[in-house]
Amino acid sequence: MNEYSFILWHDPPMAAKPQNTKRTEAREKRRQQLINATIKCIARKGMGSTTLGDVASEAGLSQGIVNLHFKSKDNLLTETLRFLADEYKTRFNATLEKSGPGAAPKLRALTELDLHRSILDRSKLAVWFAFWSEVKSRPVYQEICEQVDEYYDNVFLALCSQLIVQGEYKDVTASAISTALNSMTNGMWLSYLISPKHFDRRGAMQAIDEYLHSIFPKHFPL
Amino acid sequence: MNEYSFILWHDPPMAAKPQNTKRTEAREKRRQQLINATIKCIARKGMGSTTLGDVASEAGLSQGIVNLHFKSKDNLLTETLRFLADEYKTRFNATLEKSGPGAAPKLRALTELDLHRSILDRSKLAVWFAFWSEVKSRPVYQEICEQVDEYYDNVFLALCSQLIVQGEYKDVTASAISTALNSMTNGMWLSYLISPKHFDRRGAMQAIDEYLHSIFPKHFPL
Amino acid sequence: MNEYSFILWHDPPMAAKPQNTKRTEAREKRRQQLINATIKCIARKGMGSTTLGDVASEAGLSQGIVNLHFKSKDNLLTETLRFLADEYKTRFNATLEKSGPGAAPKLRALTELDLHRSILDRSKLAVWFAFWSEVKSRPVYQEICEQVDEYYDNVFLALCSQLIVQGEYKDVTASAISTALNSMTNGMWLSYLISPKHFDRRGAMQAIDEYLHSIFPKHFPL
Amino acid sequence: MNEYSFILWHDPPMAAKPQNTKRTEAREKRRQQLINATIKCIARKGMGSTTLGDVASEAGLSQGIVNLHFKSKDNLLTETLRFLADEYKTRFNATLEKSGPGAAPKLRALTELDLHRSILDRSKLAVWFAFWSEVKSRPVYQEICEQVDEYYDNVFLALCSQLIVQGEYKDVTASAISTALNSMTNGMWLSYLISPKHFDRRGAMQAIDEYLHSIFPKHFPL
DNA sequence: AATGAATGAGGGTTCATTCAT
DNA sequence: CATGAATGAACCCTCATTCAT
Repeated sequence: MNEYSFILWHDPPMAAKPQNTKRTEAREKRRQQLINATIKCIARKGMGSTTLGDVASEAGLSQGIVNLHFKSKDNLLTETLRFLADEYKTRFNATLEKSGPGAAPKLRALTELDLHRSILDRSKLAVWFAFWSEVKSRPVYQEICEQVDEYYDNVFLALCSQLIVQGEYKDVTASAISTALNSMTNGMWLSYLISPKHFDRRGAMQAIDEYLHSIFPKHFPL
Repeated sequence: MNEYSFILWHDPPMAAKPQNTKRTEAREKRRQQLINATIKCIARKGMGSTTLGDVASEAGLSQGIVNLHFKSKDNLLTETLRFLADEYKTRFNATLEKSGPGAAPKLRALTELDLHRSILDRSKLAVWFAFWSEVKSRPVYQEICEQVDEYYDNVFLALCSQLIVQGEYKDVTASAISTALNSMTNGMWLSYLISPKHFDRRGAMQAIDEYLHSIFPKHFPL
Repeated sequence: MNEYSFILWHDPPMAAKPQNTKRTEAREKRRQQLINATIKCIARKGMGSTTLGDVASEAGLSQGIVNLHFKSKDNLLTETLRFLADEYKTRFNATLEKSGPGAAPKLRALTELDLHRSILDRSKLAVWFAFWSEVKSRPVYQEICEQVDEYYDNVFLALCSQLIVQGEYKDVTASAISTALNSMTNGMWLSYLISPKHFDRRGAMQAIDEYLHSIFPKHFPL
Repeated sequence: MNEYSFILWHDPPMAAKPQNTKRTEAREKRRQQLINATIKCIARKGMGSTTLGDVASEAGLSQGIVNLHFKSKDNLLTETLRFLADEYKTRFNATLEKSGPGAAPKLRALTELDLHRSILDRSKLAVWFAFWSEVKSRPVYQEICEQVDEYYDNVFLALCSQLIVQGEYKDVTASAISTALNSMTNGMWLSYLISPKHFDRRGAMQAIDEYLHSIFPKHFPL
């Protein structure tokens, strides 16, 4: 918990957890195993070409296993997206808490996170893009993605606002900057996905740093 | 043709064109009709759920029509991507030629293009994202997408370089800026795709303008 | 058409038939071919064990053929029942028209029909019983079966009423007699289905004749 | 035991009963519980759509339970049919014993039994019809059903013969009458199954009474 | 004895593709 | 060129059955 945690999602209080912890744990492990397999498959073959058979054999299990644990393919995909969103959210929050103190280091740490090897991972990006591409046709996907985006924006907005006040910056607006930063990192994901060879992680970070410097010169000196 | 056309693709010289122009025209019209139908279908249902039957009936034609004109579904998709790429390239070049004179107005016109209603179209974006998501699993897609990206980057790089020289800007690098700009617009597409309601076209343009101003204050005064 | 045709179903006037008669005919032929195959399969393997694969190969066609012509297995079954009902209705009406004149010969001809080899056919009976057994769980089946039953009852009721008036019979009621006759023939189908070896068609007919004689002695002398 | 018990089945002498009566009783209770669940399920969903899962959850037990107690689904179904047959046989014999004295009251009591609420029960009828429909494809079912039928016929034959002798009836044959009676009640089951709303239990009983009166006027006066 | 996770064969269904018309 | 009936492979999913707990 930190000074920005007021923005954090408040997950609904867990319903009374099922008792048989061992069984429940095993179930959860299987589900995670299958979600991981799903991610790998989508990354390797594309979403449309990923079959439940692929997922099952990637997980080293049998045909019917997915339907046993997720009821349907649709549900598996939704849960996979939900996992990705949660995972990102967790990393994001952890970074937010650990970095600092102060808005500037936090801002930089968060942008840096988006270019971190664990995020800038071509397999996961492929999966994200697959879900994004179906946001228009699947309301559930949209809802999940929108939530992540909104949360991201809100945190960035708060951080930028703070910097503007502190630095008495003129001619800049917090919303424009957070939009710019959010877009920039997202766009870099695309660049990396499309041409990983050509992509330059350091160059990307530099672009962001230059931008931050040009906007908030007092907080981000060269 | 203009001063930057040296960067343009040089399409391979056409193979000897088929003579019967009427026939060829009719064929071409059908193909285009089917590609348009494909785009609509992917936007509406997602790539994985788009069937040749959907495409055919969207086009008001019969079952077998796609295989007749495109041989296979794979080929249809590839051609659809190629069409999108060409279309974008054409708009891009037209904008590049018409705007100006001078690098600054060109730069701004190009970024503006990416937020133009005809580009920032949710249906088309959905299709683009669908293809991007399969870039990793389909080399053909990658090649096409990479080419567009590379071309875009090169033009921006040239324009930025020119501005830096002209304005004698310090502490900025052309490549970082063009990376930033490219990423920013791409990222905005994602924002728009995910939450069109929440997206603010004017705010986005403002973010870009503020960025351009902060980097190239002489060329982009407030 | 005859004096009882007022009871007959009046099928709704056909909607304007599709023009391409050849195509339509071919389609209709295929559908019939598949329905026949369905009946054979249900008779041979039971309804629950009949797969679309069975039906297709019984018809000498390919896997997907049933879904092509009937959309779903459910629909195939419903249409099969509808066919059986229509077929029975047609035979029933033809017998009603051809026999006579007079109510007594008609009555006998109709009961005889129910014991005719073409009706008392174990395969078809098995299918009928299969549908009957699902009447409770499938409203569509019930509706179709009920309609046949009701029509049958009405005709028998009319015929019996006429005989009672003509013969001035006392102590009998038309509805009880038609119920009895209808039940008797239906029950005989069951006997035949269960033990075809033990079943005696002539004995069955004799049982009916004795019944008719005992009720309507003037019309059905020994 | 009564004067007709010579016709009764003679069940094969029990194999040495398992000793641990408590265990055996518990087992038997479970089996019965599952058979009851099976009947409910078949009645509700049809035989083809009844799964072992349905049966288990109807019985409030776990997945694997049926295979534990019945080895296989096939076996469960066969045992269910056997139960129904035994149940009917028991009721039949009880009625036969309790009614009377004399053939006429017995005859009437037995026909009345077939229209009794406990027999004329739509759920059970649905199950019976389901088994009957598979008699042709499953020899075991046939054997069981045939045995019931045969037994029924034999008793009725004996009763009718006795009445004919007693009443010195002419122009009637015992076999024809018992066939007629058996068929009639069976047929009424069908009527009831198909259109329970339209079915008139009293009318049905009246039809039988009129028939008995017309055949055996001395024994069944109005 | 009872559970329920796991299996895997097989079902209904979809759909890219072919081809006679 | 265009159609749409037909194919058959492959998909998702169900479910009887097994088995470790």
